[in-house]
Amino acid sequence: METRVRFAPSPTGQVHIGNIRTAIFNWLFARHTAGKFLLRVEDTDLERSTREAIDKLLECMEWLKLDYDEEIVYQTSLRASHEKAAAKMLESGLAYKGKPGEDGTAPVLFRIPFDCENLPMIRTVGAAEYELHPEEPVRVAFSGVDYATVSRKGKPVPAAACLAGFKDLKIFDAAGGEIFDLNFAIEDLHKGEVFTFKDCARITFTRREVFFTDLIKGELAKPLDSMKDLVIVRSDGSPVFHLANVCDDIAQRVSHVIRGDDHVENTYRHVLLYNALGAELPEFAHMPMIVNAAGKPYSKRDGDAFVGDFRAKGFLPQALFNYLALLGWSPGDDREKMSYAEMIEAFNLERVKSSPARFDLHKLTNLNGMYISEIPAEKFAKLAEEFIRKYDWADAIEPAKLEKVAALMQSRTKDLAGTAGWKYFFCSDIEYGGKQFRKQFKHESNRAALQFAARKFSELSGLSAEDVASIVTAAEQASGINPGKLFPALRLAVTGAAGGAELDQTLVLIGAEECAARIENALAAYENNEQD
RNA sequence: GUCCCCAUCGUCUAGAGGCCUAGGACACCGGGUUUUCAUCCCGGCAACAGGGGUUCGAAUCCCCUUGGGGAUGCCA
Repeated sequence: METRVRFAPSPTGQVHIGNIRTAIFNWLFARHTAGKFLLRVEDTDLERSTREAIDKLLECMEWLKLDYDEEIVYQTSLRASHEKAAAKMLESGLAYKGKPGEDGTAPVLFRIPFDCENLPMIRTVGAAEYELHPEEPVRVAFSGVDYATVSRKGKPVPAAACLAGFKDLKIFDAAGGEIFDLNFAIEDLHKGEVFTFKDCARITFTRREVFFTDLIKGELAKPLDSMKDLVIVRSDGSPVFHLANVCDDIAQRVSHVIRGDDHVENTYRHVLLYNALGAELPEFAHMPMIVNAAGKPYSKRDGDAFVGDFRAKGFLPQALFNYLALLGWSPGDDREKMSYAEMIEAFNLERVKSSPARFDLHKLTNLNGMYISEIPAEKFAKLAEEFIRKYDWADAIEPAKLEKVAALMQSRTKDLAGTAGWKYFFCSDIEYGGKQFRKQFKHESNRAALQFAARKFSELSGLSAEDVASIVTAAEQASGINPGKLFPALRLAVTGAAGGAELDQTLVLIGAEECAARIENALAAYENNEQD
């Protein structure tokens, strides 16, 4: 059977790396299995969903080369089918109307079926019992059981769960006398009767649980007595996420639901919904969450977790894709830098980890540097130019020179935002100062050597790497400086930076006349600072 | 509180009972190349959360504890 997976984001803001990583895993799985990767925009939250967010989402996916199959499905357009499903469930008794609110409208609740014994996703665990708090009443109704257990400190701990969680329920008083037996009250309960008991000491029941096998986490189970019937249609008539999501997955014939860990709890209820809707269960795979550098879930404060931000900071889509794919998954060998084709070939859900992964900017940056280093030179120059166009000194760039600068800087560029530091190649307004500057300029011999070099530069019209070497050597000898010691000072004088590319080539690109002028400026700046 | 899930170097991970003296990558530290900077090369530091079992043998299986996360919405 063809695998069909979907990415189902809600367009309520920026695209988060956690979201896009879900898309990446779905996409890799679809491509690996030669199946379909569907995009469903869950835009039912009308107040928060915006066209702008949808566009941004599409842009991110395109940037990362996450191509989808078939038409985009907008969930709002499917609302009628959700309503129909709810109506049908209501009619067949699988759902019921909840308690009306003040305005008289009532939500529709999906009822976890009481007679679920033979359902494939339900199994009996065994006898269970709770000590009850004597002061709190027990309430048994069609919609569920309300009770209160006793905390360690003797206080009541209120609890409520669906009726299906309490098969063979019996309630006992302090003397041990049985005061209620559910098996004799089912019919009354169906008629709407509600039983309330005081002075209860203990309940016993047969525990049953929902279970399913997760492709990543293995078998997962949850007792029914810890679950409640869930609202599937709000009082205002709008279907909730759970219903819409399951209906659409059925309608789109989704074979594998691959989503974040935070949906595990939902899945226990969703498998029951699938059953109620008469549909086959898909496979489920819950992938671990991505947490921030502090190990905490991303919050609004971690503003740097949006895909768009990484793009703006000069990360390459291949690098971000590759890095994100490696968060929670590995090919099983030592490969890390992998092409899309390699990842598709190697990807499988069995190798996805089940523990959360921390986002490490260092590693992403390193990976990005590797990708940058292998871009063809002309293409790199173009990419760099796109970035520089955004800076306020964009007017200063000369295409031919930029190409040379790019070639010189490519091997040491880890992200394209680093092009901001290329300004000194094009603009002469260097800011002098800082610890390094003072350290280098405080030696009179250094200043003398620089003065010497400035004069030599000014005498030249063209400049070659050899010229630079001979000027440096001559200046060092003239001032009695050890070979190589002038380089840091000279670099600071001409570029204002402590680091950079090979100095001779850097100076050649800047030009002899400009070098001479900048050295003079640097020396003047130092003198001025000294007088202050 | 209750329920569900998770746990290997600082980080991402390899590890399916003996191939583990626990491997790789990033980060960090040191060295080499470079008359300067970076790339690059070589080396180093560094982990099975704790405690019980099971077994001839446990990072791997079971239990408990601890720690972390999620759920507990008429959000998605």
